Amino acid sequence: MSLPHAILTALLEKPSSGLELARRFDKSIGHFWQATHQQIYRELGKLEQSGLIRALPAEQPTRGQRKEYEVLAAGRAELTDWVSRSEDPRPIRDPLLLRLRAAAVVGPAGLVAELQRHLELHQRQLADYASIEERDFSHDQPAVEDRLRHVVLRAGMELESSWINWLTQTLAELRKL
Amino acid sequence: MSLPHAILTALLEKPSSGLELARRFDKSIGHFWQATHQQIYRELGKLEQSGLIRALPAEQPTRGQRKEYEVLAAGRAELTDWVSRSEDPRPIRDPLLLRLRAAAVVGPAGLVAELQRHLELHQRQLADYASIEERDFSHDQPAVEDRLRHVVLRAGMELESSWINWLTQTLAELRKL
DNA sequence: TCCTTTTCTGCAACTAGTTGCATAACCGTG
DNA sequence: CACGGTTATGCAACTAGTTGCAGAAAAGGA
Repeated sequence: MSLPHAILTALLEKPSSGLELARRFDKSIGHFWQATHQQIYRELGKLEQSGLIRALPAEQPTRGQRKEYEVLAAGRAELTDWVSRSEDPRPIRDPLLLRLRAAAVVGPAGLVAELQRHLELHQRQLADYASIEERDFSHDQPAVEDRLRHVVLRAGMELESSWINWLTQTLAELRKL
Repeated sequence: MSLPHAILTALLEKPSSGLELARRFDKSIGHFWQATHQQIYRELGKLEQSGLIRALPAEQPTRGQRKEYEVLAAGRAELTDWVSRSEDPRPIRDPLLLRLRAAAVVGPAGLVAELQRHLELHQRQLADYASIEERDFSHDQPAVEDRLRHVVLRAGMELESSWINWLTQTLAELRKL
């Protein structure tokens, strides 16, 4: 049940149309919650039906015509409530770990190259985050909103670092075999 | 497409019935890939149909009667191949980060308690992993299979540590506000 | 023996997320 | 102005995962 809340957040930051949202998801929110334009359009429909957002009035928009949405009071209330709700962390669900487990049974042939590739991808991701951090969060007196956005980015960097760490150790271990 | 491979792995370690698999998922594989008994039964059906596993012959099993499966040669081949296939890491998708992002817009009221709770859960999880490590992987001369299973566990520990790290920093930051 | 509980398999109906494609409007250029 | 690319919305059909429940068989008493 996170997608609707992601959309509410994005719309509060700035009222937008479906495609605009999809693009913003690709850039910022998408770093930790991805959604296709399809999901977004469907969810916008549901949110409008349940009265949490509304389409900004325009000349009766038809298919193919831009439609902007804004958050209503009920939507903001729902989001505020959600922020402090209790929800357990998602357990790990990672195919790469599964593959290592399988390798314990059928042999680790070909795994080194794949681990090496993952290592490079995670390094690149970390570098991306670092340059975002430099660009957006190197002010002296950040406002509360910016501090919060910053810690979210830090979480991404922390996780990428731990993958890099683990992959480096694991590659060393695998090369010994 | 990971569940069938998880099942093949588990069945290679030991031929089992559906419920037995479900229980083993809860214990070991489930630390990094969860599945309900429902998913497992359906997947067993599909794997049998496509000739990767077969039910061990018994007196024509009916509903409610235990059915054991074993992996066929084709299944082992598929798993071996999968181990070295190229598959990108899953991007992060985490509701807690989303909630912090929302908090930047509607205010962080009530978040500290929730972060505290998550911190405790991650600490507990890390402790669990540590005791599994102590129990299963403290031999002198581990075999290749055990080394591989060990690095998988290390990945879990690495990730939990980074959450603990981040949550500790973030709580300090939030308490300042 | 009969009854209850537990084990085990499975159907049905749901939510979430993905992929491919259709269709309309908008915009620039020859 | 027409036609070709881009912008924008959306339907349909799919896979993956979840939830609730039904029903058969086995096991364990009283």
